[in-house]
Amino acid sequence: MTKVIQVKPPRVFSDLKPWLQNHYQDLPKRLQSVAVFAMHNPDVIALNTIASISEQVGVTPSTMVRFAKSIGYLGFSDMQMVFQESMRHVPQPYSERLNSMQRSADTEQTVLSHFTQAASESIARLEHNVDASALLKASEQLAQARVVYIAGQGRAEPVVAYLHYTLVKLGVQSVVLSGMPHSMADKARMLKEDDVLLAISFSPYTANTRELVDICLANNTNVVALTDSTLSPIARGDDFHLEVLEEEVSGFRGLSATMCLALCLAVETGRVRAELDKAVK
Amino acid sequence: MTKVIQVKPPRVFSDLKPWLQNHYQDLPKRLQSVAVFAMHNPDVIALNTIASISEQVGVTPSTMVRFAKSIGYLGFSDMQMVFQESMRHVPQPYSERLNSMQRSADTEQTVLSHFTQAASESIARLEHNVDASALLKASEQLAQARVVYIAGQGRAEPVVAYLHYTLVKLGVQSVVLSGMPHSMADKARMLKEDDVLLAISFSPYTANTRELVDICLANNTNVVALTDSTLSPIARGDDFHLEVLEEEVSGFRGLSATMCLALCLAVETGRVRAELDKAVK
DNA sequence: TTACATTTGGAATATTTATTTCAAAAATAA
DNA sequence: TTATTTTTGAAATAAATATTCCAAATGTAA
Repeated sequence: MTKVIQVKPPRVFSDLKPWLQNHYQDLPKRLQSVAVFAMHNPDVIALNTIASISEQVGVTPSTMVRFAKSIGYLGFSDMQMVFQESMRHVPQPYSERLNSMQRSADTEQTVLSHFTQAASESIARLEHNVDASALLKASEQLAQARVVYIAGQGRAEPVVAYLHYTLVKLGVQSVVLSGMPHSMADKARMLKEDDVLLAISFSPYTANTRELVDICLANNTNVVALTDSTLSPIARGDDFHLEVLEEEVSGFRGLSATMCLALCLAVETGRVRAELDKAVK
Repeated sequence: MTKVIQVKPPRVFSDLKPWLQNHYQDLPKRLQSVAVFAMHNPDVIALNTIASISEQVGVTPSTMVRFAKSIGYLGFSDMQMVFQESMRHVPQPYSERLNSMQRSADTEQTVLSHFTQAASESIARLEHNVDASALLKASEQLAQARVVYIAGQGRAEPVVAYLHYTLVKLGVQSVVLSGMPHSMADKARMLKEDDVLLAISFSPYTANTRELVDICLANNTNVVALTDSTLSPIARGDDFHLEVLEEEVSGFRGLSATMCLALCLAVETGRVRAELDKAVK
């Protein structure tokens, strides 16, 4: 029993965090699990019983007590107080979030808060504006595709990467077109009748993506577009397009709302695909 | 014993508040005291024991139990849960997550709203939790670098792409390491003394990125890490790391908050760089 | 006033919850 | 490999916490 004996355990949560960072590597496996869980879910530690927490972490109650003691606390209850204290006055009861948002508008803001606020607004607008049936139709198109080809450049590239990653994880075959060193015409030729082009493009619209969409539409290949404006050159009457507009902060546009929509689109596609598969059987 | 028997007590705090307003007049004197106290100090009700609370209110423990029962709860503990739920950062208790997801599966609008809500939560938490000085230090590191090398795989790849895109636009020379078909050791060799590695990694942490960080730290190359936990293997005492945690929706984690932080980091880097350039002149 | 109902506090009880103990398992060193 | 230390889980124990019960106090209607 050569425990990591700490004479003076961190009495406030903000001190506990760095303490765990420094000692994490030296902790036994189970104690590491607890540490990770505690840092990710401080509210659970604060509000639940040792039995309920240990079950969520996947360890025994004894381990929870050991964890607390290894830091230097008298026991689990002693440590729990620190977690409870950390959430005493901090949390805004959900309804008051908006108020605090507006209140903070006049006071001086950090750079980060500018961006978080812009992101929140963009997401709120996305939720409000998005056409549910358009989302469903787009998902259906993608779900029916043999292969989904994804294209997008510049600021859209992270979105392409994310959609590719998520779709593949969901078992939807997809290929990133942007990275390939072919001409647009060559790329378009890769798309067969039952494939779908998923094009992402934001202002200023790159000619490449636009060209690709044009060729595909001319070939009667289905196109699903994700863009920042229905007036965008890649959004047309005869395709399926989704719109998301990011709030601008001193010339910079984020991708928070866009990523949210992208995830939603991918998950919906996965769900529709799963339904189709079931129907076939 | 003609108690105010309520068959269906308010299950959420926001419903309890108006309930008490309506029934306040009909309550006995002591129960009124409890009601006033509870509305003014919900956090105390949520976090303390019945003995401690009743002492603060100036009543006996029995009165607390009676109060809870008069509203319709099974007992004090039952009522306490409602108060606890109101101060959780994560809105739903684990067990109810699946239900809510299945419920939402019928209408498309709510699928999106689940994701937007998760995104908003994540961004709110980011704003609240991020260490401003850590952000500044990380930006300074990146600003001083001759070249910023960016690494990250899987879910981190979109973040890599976005940081690369934004940094380049801001005039900060940066190179994406992930795409290169070199060994980690070879990649690490590319980094000179005055370069910085910007590593992005989320659970489950890929061995590659971790290895790269290890080599760089061994070579005394500065590392700035962006991760979902300060306990992640790529976060260490001797580097500069930023933390962002995305809320999960039925197994899917978005990137909304992460993208927000990435943009913020890039912009800050650009700003610091501009200041440095000015100082040189 | 008396008779009755309601409210309240205090103590006994039941229940829940944390802690300790100890033996088995796993890891480490020789 | 074996010996030794460390880590872990399960059960027993201790502590705490909530709840119930009952008698006293307070209020109310005749």
